[in-house]
Amino acid sequence: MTKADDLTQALRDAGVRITRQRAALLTVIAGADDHPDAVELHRRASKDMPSLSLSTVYRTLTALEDQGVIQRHQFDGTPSRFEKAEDDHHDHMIDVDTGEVIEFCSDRIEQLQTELAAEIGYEIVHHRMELYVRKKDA
Amino acid sequence: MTKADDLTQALRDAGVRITRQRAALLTVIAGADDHPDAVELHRRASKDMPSLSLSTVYRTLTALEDQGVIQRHQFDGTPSRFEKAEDDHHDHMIDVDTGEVIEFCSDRIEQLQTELAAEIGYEIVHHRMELYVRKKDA
DNA sequence: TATGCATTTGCAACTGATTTGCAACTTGTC
DNA sequence: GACAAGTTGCAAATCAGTTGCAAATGCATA
Repeated sequence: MTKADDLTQALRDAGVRITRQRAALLTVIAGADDHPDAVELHRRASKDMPSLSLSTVYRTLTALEDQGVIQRHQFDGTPSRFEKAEDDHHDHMIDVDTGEVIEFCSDRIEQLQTELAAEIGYEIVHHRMELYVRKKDA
Repeated sequence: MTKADDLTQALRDAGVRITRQRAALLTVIAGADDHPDAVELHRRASKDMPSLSLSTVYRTLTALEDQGVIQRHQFDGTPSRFEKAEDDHHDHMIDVDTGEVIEFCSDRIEQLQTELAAEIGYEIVHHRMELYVRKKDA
């Protein structure tokens, strides 16, 4: 069973109709190991589904995001980029010189964030943390 | 000497012309202790400068940002918000229901971030941390 | 305190990303 | 297979911000 099948099943279980266009998009997303934006996903999925419209891509991406199947990343100024939701949450360090992205996660920081919010009566819905870093001189 | 005067002088020193519209905008920014977006700033500054156009606000905000006089924050899904550049660093919690922005700072988290980066041979140039929060049921 | 011209302005039209109204068309169910 | 409800493609709308242009203005200099 492929990754796309997993996603398809998860959606069907959630009562989301699997149309041909959604199936095509799911296949593309499941097979992507980068972070394409809506236009790029449309371009890729169009190979299998030439009539697929960009608005359907947007609508489907929103639906998939609502289902927690994919994640939307909004990096500064650029269009939203998507990736399939991983089980593990992670944040990003961005090497300002090379542009390289390093994933990391700190339970301790997450805990502190939760505490800070709780202190003033809030709970965290989601968060975004980006560290812009530079390689230290050896 | 007011805060606005400080800003005005800093800009003049940097060779930026102080027009009446820029002066009006600077006064508003200097007097704001929240995080208004361009439209809101335009609304406020329009009281003193009814003819002020929104495009001038956008152009001026870009100029002020280039001069390091103000900071632009791009929170998820909302228009850019601005605040005068403070000496002290802080992060933001955004109430997802009201859009309210709460400033906070955690030395402990900053320290952990620095350690995490250092562990893999990096130093932090700058970072961004946003907590999207919701008021807890009392 | 007047002069000149580069900068800045207001307007309107434009952009890029995303959303929406609507009639036609599928999907999943019975 | 038939039907109701969910989805689609298209075009037009929206939203945030940018830009071209001619007229207006700041400010360095005389």
